[in-house]
Amino acid sequence: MPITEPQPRYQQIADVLREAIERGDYAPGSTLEPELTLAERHNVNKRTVNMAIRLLRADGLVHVERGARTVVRELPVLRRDASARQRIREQGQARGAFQAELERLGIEAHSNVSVSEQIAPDDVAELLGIDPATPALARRRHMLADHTPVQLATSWLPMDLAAGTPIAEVDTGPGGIYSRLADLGHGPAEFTETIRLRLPDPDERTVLRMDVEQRVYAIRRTAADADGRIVEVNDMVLPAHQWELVYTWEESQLCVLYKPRA
Amino acid sequence: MPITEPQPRYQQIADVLREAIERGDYAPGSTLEPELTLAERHNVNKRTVNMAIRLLRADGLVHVERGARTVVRELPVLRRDASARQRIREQGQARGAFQAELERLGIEAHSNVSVSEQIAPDDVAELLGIDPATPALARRRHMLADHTPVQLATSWLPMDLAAGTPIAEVDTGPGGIYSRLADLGHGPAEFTETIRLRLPDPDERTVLRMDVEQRVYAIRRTAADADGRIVEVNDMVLPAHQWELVYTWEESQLCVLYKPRA
DNA sequence: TAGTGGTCTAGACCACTGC
DNA sequence: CAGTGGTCTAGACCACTAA
Repeated sequence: MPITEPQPRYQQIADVLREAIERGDYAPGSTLEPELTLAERHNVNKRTVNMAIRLLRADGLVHVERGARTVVRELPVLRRDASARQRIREQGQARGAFQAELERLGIEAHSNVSVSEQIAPDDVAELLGIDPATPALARRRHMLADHTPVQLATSWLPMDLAAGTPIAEVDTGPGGIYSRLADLGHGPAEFTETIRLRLPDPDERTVLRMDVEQRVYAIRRTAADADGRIVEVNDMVLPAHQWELVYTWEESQLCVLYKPRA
Repeated sequence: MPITEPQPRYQQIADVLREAIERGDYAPGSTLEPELTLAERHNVNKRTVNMAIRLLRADGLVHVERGARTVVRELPVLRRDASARQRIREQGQARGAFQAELERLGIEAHSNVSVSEQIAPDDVAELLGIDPATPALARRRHMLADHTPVQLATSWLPMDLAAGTPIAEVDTGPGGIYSRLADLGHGPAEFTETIRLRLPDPDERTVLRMDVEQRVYAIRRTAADADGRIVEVNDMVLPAHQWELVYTWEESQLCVLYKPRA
């Protein structure tokens, strides 16, 4: 009969620290004791404590700056609500969902946009139905919460739609690019988002200031117009430990299926 | 001017192994060389190789069985499509979305359901609007792909709806619990899913056979009827490295907002 | 029983921070 | 400059697998 084997020391120590942090024993923004101190307290080698803290870093619970101490996370977990309702509400107020979410938490939000014509990645070109060698419009956005970068997004649109319209400007006017696409008779009618968890690439890791153990949500949204043509591909990159994702939808279409049995 | 510093050895080795696996140099199901062999090849200590492989485990790229060798992942990444369209299609075929997805990949699917009356967690009781001390109906489901456990789900429903109906049986009849809720005049009209990434709890870690470094998607779905009453709370737990998540929705509601400017 | 991965130590050196 | 975390080695012992 297998007895429950004890966990390794470094996992036990990680659990102790995790609970202490979640209990509030370490205030957000404060530092842990030095690894050597923790090692003496638990009667283990410094290396073992280092392994424990490595687990906490994976969850974004702490953050280390080389040379300085290990700091307890300050930023709360952010919520991204992709639901139509949310977006209607926000657009009615002429501000982005991102701004609104951070206001809710009382955090300062910044974001900056840059627009350029670039060769799109092959898979994006294929989705947009354009020649892979022809430039497309790339709208890149960096989003900061309280001076911490928390999201990157690149929105790709075909030049034959975007050229000469406000879509190719930094300021797209009221309602954003979706309203401008509607102006052109290509208002989005269906969205699909695909979520994967992956390693950040080296650039992303630098910009988002992430650890080796941490992962990002790679969310790809495609927007199709009423004819089913994909008019936008938006690739978003979010540090996974910093976000929770929400989707809401109505199922009126299903009423026929859910009808009572005779 | 900061020069790009070289990565640590264990990260370099992890990258080499990751690329080799993704290139197919190691077939799915085959084993890596022993750590000691890899250590000699790269002129590092065995410990350093162990650190590298630890990074691969986090992504589910390899799997170790103590005493045996390190095995390359066999199971492909599974797709979970929560969209209405997907579910309509599947329900028309009287089989679950999970079965359909695995059929698509040519993998054998199993799942088993157990039904019981239990005290629900406080947050679930609150969502369902029931007394926290009163038992609710819990429908627990384990899903296996090719004998590997890949998902756990617990569906909570209030007893005043479920008692004495097929909802409280293992076999809920055609269309599943949503059709039975419709029979009762409480067909679901709106769904919300919230996705978080977290540590598996000890039970989940055992059942899902997960490593310390690995994380699960915790997806909570709430289903509300036409009156806005939440009639089901479904807590799903999926090893994050094993799944990609898809959401699709239509934006007909937004036409008014996207209308062309005069 | 031999091979393998998991964990741990003691000690070392580095790069970086902040005084 | 001292303090701190990051990495690495050499060596050890353990638990487990498979022959």
